[in-house]
Amino acid sequence: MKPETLNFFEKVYEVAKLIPEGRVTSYGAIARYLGAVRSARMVGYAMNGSVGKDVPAHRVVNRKGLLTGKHHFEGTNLMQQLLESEGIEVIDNQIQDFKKVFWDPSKEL
DNA sequence: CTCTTGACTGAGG
DNA sequence: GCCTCAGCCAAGA
Repeated sequence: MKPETLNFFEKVYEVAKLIPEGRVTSYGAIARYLGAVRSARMVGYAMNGSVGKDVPAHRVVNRKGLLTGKHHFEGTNLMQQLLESEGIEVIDNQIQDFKKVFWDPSKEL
């Protein structure tokens, strides 16, 4: 595929798929890694097509560690269930010990 | 081409 | 530390 094919969306998917299990990251972190700090919203927007792309969107939350995107999942607690399955403690849409499980691609990668 | 919307973030009170 | 306002960027109508 040509470079142009690697759109913002595609890059987001690639990074998202690199998120280690039991870890989470923020839209801003991914955006910054892609060199688009001001496009954090686009990251989430891109996740709309994450379904069917093998992208663990449930590991991507906003900077507060809040599951803001859970409404885009099927159930109301599916996202939380997935995270807890990976050893991430989530209470009321809020990731516990967010700083500990936070994974910054621009630093870890 | 213009306007609206959005899974965000940072700054200010 | 919480709430509110404004900015930025891309896609869809």
